[in-house]
Amino acid sequence: MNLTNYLKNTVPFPSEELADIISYFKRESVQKNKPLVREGQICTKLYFTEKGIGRSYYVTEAGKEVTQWFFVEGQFMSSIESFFQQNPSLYYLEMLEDAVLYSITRENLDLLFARYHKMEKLGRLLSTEMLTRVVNKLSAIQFQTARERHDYMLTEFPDIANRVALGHIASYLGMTQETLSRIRKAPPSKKS
Amino acid sequence: MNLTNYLKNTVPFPSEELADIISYFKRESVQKNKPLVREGQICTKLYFTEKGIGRSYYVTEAGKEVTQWFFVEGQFMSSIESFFQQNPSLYYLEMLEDAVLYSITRENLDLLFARYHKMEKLGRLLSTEMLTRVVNKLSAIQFQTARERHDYMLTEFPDIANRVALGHIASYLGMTQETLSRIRKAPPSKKS
DNA sequence: GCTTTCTTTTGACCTATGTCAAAAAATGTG
DNA sequence: CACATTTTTTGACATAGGTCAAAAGAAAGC
Repeated sequence: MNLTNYLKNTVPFPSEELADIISYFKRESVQKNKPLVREGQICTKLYFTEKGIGRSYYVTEAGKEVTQWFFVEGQFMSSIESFFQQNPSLYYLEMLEDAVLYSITRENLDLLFARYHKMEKLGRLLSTEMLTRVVNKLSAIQFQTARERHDYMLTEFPDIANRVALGHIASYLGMTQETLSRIRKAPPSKKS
Repeated sequence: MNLTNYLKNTVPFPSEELADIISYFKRESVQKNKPLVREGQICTKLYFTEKGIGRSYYVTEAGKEVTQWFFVEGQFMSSIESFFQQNPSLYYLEMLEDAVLYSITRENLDLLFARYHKMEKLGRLLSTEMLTRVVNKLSAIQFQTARERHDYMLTEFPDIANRVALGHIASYLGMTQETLSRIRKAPPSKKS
């Protein structure tokens, strides 16, 4: 999924608007495991993932990494709270594979929001979409067993299981890596 | 906090726009514990809470209620995913106290989004604000102990502890009511 | 193709929190 | 105010999933 098509499919921009908007994005090739944002920094950019898988994560006092979210191709990615509220980020942001991203700064994005009503709409649609995703994950985490959360993840991120280290997925699901390993091993459910 | 002030403080609407926008909202007095939305229904309205506390919750297969979110005075309230995606709601929505709400339908809201660029902006700001709230809760739930989650809640909803039944809060925090009761009882933390 | 490093699996044991049941306290109501 | 209903607390016990340690397997570097 490339950026132009993604934008077009989400909101029907006139082609001059679209061209102007795209011109504010910068293509970036980034290497895997190089942090795009570190904890404590203010996240200044919003990224669109053309190729690669990203994740946001934080590090506990005990020094363990906890994956907060995965971002796959065709999705916008950022340290959300930091980018929108301009607070120091609680999270690191990194790509887990060598990747191609398109980035835009907060200033330029605000400029586009002010310039085009349709851009503002795009922003609204993206936030509500992300919001419903996060709400779904919250439901899964809040009251389901480890096995159910694992099954939930297969629906939200079907192909991620093979592309990402088990430990990253486990912490994303709020369990230890040992537990996830055991779940994968065990019979898929009640059925013998 | 009333609706007019809330809107004004969030986005600087010209006064004619503001008047027009407000005219699409309908004041509703609602009794406590009467569902505004039931599971399976499509949620057609967005509510602004002028007075009262609301919650969204779902019912598990075992018949237990799990509180998803609380909505306090000065906040917009809805079965978010249902309202925005027009899917059948997974949640019930109800007020826990007799309440005064202002409601707007999805159609009228869309009309206002299309009519006023600033309204679209309001929508975007509200979603991102809600998004950061949900992300924060998710972090709290995902990897913290029952006691830490309880402490987190005191910051997000400081006064709710006294206004809402313990069982509702416990399920909101992803624990049983017995556990929450014990936490409240026990010494507040490591300090003797 | 061997060595080093990183990731996943396995095993033994432990603990925070859940479950179930019943008592106590609070709240509502004619 | 007495009775009914709902909410909160307490106790005894069970268990899902955590912790720690080590072995096995994969991947990366030379």
